[in-house]
Parts: sequence; structure tokens; C-alpha cells
Amino acid sequence: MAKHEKISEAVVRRLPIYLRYLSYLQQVEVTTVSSQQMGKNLDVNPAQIRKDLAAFGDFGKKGIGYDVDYLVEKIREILKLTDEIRVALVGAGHLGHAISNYNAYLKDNMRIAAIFDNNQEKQGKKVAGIPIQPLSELEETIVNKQIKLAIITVPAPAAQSVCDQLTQAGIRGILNFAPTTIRAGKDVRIHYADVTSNLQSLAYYLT
Amino acid sequence: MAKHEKISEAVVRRLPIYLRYLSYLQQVEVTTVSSQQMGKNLDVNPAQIRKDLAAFGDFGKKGIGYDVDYLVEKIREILKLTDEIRVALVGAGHLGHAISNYNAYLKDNMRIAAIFDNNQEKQGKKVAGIPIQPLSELEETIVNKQIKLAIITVPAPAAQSVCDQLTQAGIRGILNFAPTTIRAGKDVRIHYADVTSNLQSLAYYLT
DNA sequence: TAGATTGTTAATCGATTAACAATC
DNA sequence: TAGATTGTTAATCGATTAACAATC
Repeated sequence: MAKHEKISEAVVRRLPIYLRYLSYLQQVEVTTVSSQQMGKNLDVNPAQIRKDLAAFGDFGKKGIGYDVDYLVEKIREILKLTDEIRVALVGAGHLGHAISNYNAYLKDNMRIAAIFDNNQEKQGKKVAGIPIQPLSELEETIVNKQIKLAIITVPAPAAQSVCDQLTQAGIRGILNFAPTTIRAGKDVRIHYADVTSNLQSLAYYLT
Repeated sequence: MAKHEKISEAVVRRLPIYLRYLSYLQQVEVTTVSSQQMGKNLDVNPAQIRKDLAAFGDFGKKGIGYDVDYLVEKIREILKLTDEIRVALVGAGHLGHAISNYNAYLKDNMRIAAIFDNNQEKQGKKVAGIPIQPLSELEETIVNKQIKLAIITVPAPAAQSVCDQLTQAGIRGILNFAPTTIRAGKDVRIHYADVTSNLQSLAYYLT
């Protein structure tokens, strides 16, 4: 923030990795860390870490390293995790259930605030305490609850339509588990997390 | 294969995306496709697609484009999807269950061939027809069943230990859903798919 | 033939790494 | 002070894109 360079997607993908390690250091009550130590533990070049962080401000002390608490605070600011971010989940199948129950991102100010599914039998039922709503209520709910991000766990053929409805409702970041490419305007960020593509590219490296 | 350039990870990550689109074209009985058409649908630069494919051989016809069936076959060869690839899943929690039941990669010659979990109550029970085994049987099973890839869906604190056991058993590709960095030798490929990091980096782009 | 599209080279762009002065 | 480590510049490396001859 202190500086105004263009931040590449690669940097933004590393920041949560740094944050995770730093949170771990807080747990084990380590108060200071060097880029070298971080790099060794995360398999990232130390110069890379210093450069990534320096793009947002001078967070370290020469000769000393980084204060863990301070750096955690700063990275959380950069990633906008200071206020709670509410997330919508679309698709209450096996995967949707698993993600809803998965408590890992209840930490760090992220919370699934609404779940949608068009299967009539599911509607009204609760997952992890959150009622499943029909997609007809998607836009209103997203606006009212100030939901900012969405996770798509519907089958591939439905993914594009869901994406359209989400962006229509103002969502600007989507994590897509459906095994299909979806398209949206340039102001919408889409990350892919589908298992098939991931496994297939791993297969390439076999022998 | 026809050529012997170093293939970057970026290319290998795009090949499954191409394959998925080409499979779709097969379904709708389109027999020929140009790099332009592919690029438009997948949000990839057409020159990029041509360069990616040309690194493995001359698959296209000037003035015509690519034969869909032929290109599918070639990409499957490149990704080593011609023979069945067996996958182990470690961690039979919600997420493990969801992935096991998810049939998407039963297609394309991928199959979950074994499931491991150290929870005694789960052992012997079946998920999607596959019995849950204790981790003590991991190495033997992986060797016997010629399992080549693994998916980690255990809690973060257990992930590194599981990774060590997997690599010890000969696994060379791991898809890690646990929200932690894991380390292995350079001959082991690790892809990350954890929800938390993905959502956190999306948060950066919010206004 | 004329139009289309590949494969490939060259140009551009961006990301990573090495090196080191500044300084705690 | 001496040792350590940052922030930053310059060098390197790699990936993307534009352009076009070859050719179907």
C-alpha cells in the first residue's frame, strides 16, 4: 500500500502462504523471522519474499528480520482480511457439504454466509447451520448479506449460468470447483480448483 | 514428444484445459477446431495454444486447424492418460468422501484405487465401494496396486507425515488439500488445492 | 486460386534471482 | 564494532504475444 506498483498475481498467491507460516510462528511463540528462514520452510527464494513484501511497505528491520506479529497484521491488511469477508457457496452436493463443514477458513475472517442449491429436496435443510436456499434468492441474499466472494460446486453444465448470476449480483471473486472453464468480465477474478485438471497435469510428470 | 524442449509447468497446466474443451467438442460432434476458436472459448491467446501444442509435434493442418479426435488422442498421450492411472486418497473426512464420490475423474483413465485413514472407527468401512485402510498398509498397498498419484485430505498437522509416507512408498505426484505447505524431494510434484489460500488471494482483488 | 490457419521466429513483457549498499 | 539481514538495483531467466512465411 505504501507503494504503488502493479502487484502480480504470483505475489498475491504467495501472500496467503506467508500468512499461514507466520500464523504458525505466532502459535509457537516465535516473534521474529528472517526472509531466509521463511524461504527455507516454504521453498521460496528469500529475495523473492523480501521483494514481495517490500512492494507494500518497509516491514522489516535491517540486520534483524521481520516482527512476526507486525507482519501478520500487515499481510492481513493487504489481503483485506481485517473485516469479515462473507462467502456464498453454490451447490450443496458432497463437495459443497465438505467445504461448508470444513472450518479452516472460519479463521482469518472468512465465513460462508449463504448456501444455494436448486434441488427442491435440499431446500430449507441446513448445512453447518446454514439453510440451503433456491437460486432464485441468490441475488437478493448476496446484496443484503454483503457477500463478496463465491464458491461454485455445482456440476459442470450449470457452472456458467451460476457464474453469470453471481456476477450479476455483484460478486467479483469466484473459486470454481466445477470441471469446466467459466467466463466473466475482466473485473471478475476466477480461480480454479477442480480436481481433474490438477490430477491430469500431475500425471504428465510421471516417469 | 516429437520435440525435446523443456516444457514449462504453465504449459502442462493448460493441456488439461485444452483436453476438456476438446472432449466437449467431441460430444457435440465438432470434428475440426482452430486455435482461434479454442482461444476464444478458453480465454487463452491463440498463439499460445499453437506454441504449446507445437512443442509436442505438428498436430495441426495449415489453413484447416486441428482434427479434434486426433488432438484429443495426442494430448492424452502427452499427459500419460492412455493407461489407467491409479490414485490413493489419504484422509476419509468430509472432503475425502466428497472427492471419492465425485465421479469426474473416473473419466480419462483416472481412478481412486485406495483410501487411507487412521481413524479406527472408519477402518473397514467403504466409501464409493473402496474400503478404508489404516496408514500402516499404505506402502504395501501403493506398491501392490501400482498407485502413482495421491490426494491428501487430512488435517494440516498430519499432512507432512503423510507426504513423507507417500514419497517413501514411491508416489511422485501429490494433490494437497490440507491448508499447509508440505515439502518433498525435487522428484516429487506437489500441487496445492486448499480452499483457504485460494479464497484469501481472491480477497486481495476486492475493490 | 483465394482465404484461412498453422508452426515458428523475433519482440515484448514480466517474473525470478543475485548482489550489495545501507543499517540495525 | 562485527555480523546479520533488509530493501533495491541490475542481471537473468522464462513466458507471452505479434507477426508472417509456409501451405492446406
